[in-house]
Amino acid sequence: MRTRFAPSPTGYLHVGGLRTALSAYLLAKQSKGTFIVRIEDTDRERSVPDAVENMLTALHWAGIHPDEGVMLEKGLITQKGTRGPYIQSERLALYRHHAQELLKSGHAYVCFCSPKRLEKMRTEQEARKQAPMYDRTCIKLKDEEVQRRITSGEPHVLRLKVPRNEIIAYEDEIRGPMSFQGHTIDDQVLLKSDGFPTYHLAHVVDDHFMDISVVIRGEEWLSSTPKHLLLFQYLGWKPPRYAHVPLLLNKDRTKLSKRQSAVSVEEYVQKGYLPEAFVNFIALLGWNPGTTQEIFTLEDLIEAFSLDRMQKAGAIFDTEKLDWLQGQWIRRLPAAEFAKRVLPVVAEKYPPASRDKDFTAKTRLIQERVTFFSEAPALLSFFYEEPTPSVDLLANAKQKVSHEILPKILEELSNTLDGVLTDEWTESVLSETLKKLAEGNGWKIGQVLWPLRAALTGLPYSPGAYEVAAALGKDVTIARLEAARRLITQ
RNA sequence: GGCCCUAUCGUCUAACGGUUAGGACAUCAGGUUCUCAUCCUGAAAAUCGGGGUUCGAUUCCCCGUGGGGCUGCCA
Repeated sequence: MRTRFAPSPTGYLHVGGLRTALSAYLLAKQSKGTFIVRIEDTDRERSVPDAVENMLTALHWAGIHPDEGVMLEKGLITQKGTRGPYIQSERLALYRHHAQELLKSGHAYVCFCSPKRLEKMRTEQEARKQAPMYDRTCIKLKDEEVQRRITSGEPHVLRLKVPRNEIIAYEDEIRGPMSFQGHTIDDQVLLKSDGFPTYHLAHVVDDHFMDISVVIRGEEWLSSTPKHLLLFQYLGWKPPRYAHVPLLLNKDRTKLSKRQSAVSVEEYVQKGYLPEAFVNFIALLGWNPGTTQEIFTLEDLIEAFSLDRMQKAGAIFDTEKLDWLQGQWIRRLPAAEFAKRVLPVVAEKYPPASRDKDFTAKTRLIQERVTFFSEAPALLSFFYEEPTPSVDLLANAKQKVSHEILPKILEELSNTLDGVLTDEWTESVLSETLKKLAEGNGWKIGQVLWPLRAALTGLPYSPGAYEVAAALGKDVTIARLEAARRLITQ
């Protein structure tokens, strides 16, 4: 199977775009087929520099790698494959050739109507409560007149001649049987006066020559599909299958917009979402496996995805579940991988972290306490700078550590831990030792552990006391306990 | 206005004629834990309305209603 993602380079990769790209990618991979990226830059005014690179970068981040077409190689935009070029502005001659064919076969006609006249026509039609449609003024023009006006340089377009009495029907891969009446379909412009094709002509030509098996695109294309089917028919080509995926919506159920939500994939990259979590989330929007599985790797998705389990109605892009997924994915990362990915973030605040041989042992302690890497530096602060606990932190009413017994607890803590051999300074030994200490003095374990943890971290919450003490080592632990004792006697 | 699509908890969704309408997120209430998280248990929460068809409709059909898309020499 050959599928494609064909964005217009008008900005950044939209989350909805990622969703259709993902569907196309999954389908291709599932069938051991080919996933193609094509750039549809037929609107010169809307094209934005860097857009192609940005989109490819975002796609790459998500783990969606094209097999053919436009892709990034060593950071450079390149094209690969035998059916190129894969950028529409480089295929103009091809579109013009087939436009001519359509003209010759009588399925298209030249139109000289100016934008101004068309605008006036539409206004009048609307005033009469009619559907705005081209009135076919130019369809009556004689060949000689058409030729004369073209040679004299008069601006013109090419329009599709839609049969008024036909019903155009097809079977959508997601929506099932679909049908449209010819007389409700406008005579679409195929070739603009600047010689560029419109989307309608260009994608039909490209999907044919690139041998695309299923076109997966947003629901906004549903009502122009009959025009595309007509084009395939008139050009004598077999049309691909079409699958129109439902749109993503704002909270108020309007079409997902920049005003109301973050819509570019880049924004989610910047917010620190894991590509695994984001792809997982996007995949579950409008699709479900039919089981209770919620966590999916890209591999899982390739295995499980199918168009017939796609939803027909639009889905609100509500990122609440994304945050949960993010937490799930953070916790699922192997400890070494987690350490590798947080390191840059932590090193930015604490440069020594990058030379820390025990970095993984430390990040292991915070892995299930963070949702975003950006939270890591604060949670690891006590490893890279002296903590500054206050008396009010060390004593804690809820833990039954009063200001009165605090000195005694700290003293016992210090003496007892000093007696633990450096060789035996492990979590389990510490746990055993401290339990004994608590029992011996008739204290609850929390009465011992709270002040210890507070003295070591200076934080109201952090990883557990045993773990922190073990990670910090004996000398630092004793030193910090002593510092705490000095603090409360001041 | 016309054409087309669509409709289950707040959200994402399951149930493809027969279920106490299921799961997940979020919410709330408990529990585990030295704190915070994690984790565990539980609760509350939905078939848009009206007609049909059928022994029986969330499910099929029709009509409304709501929402969405298209209606550009944009894609």
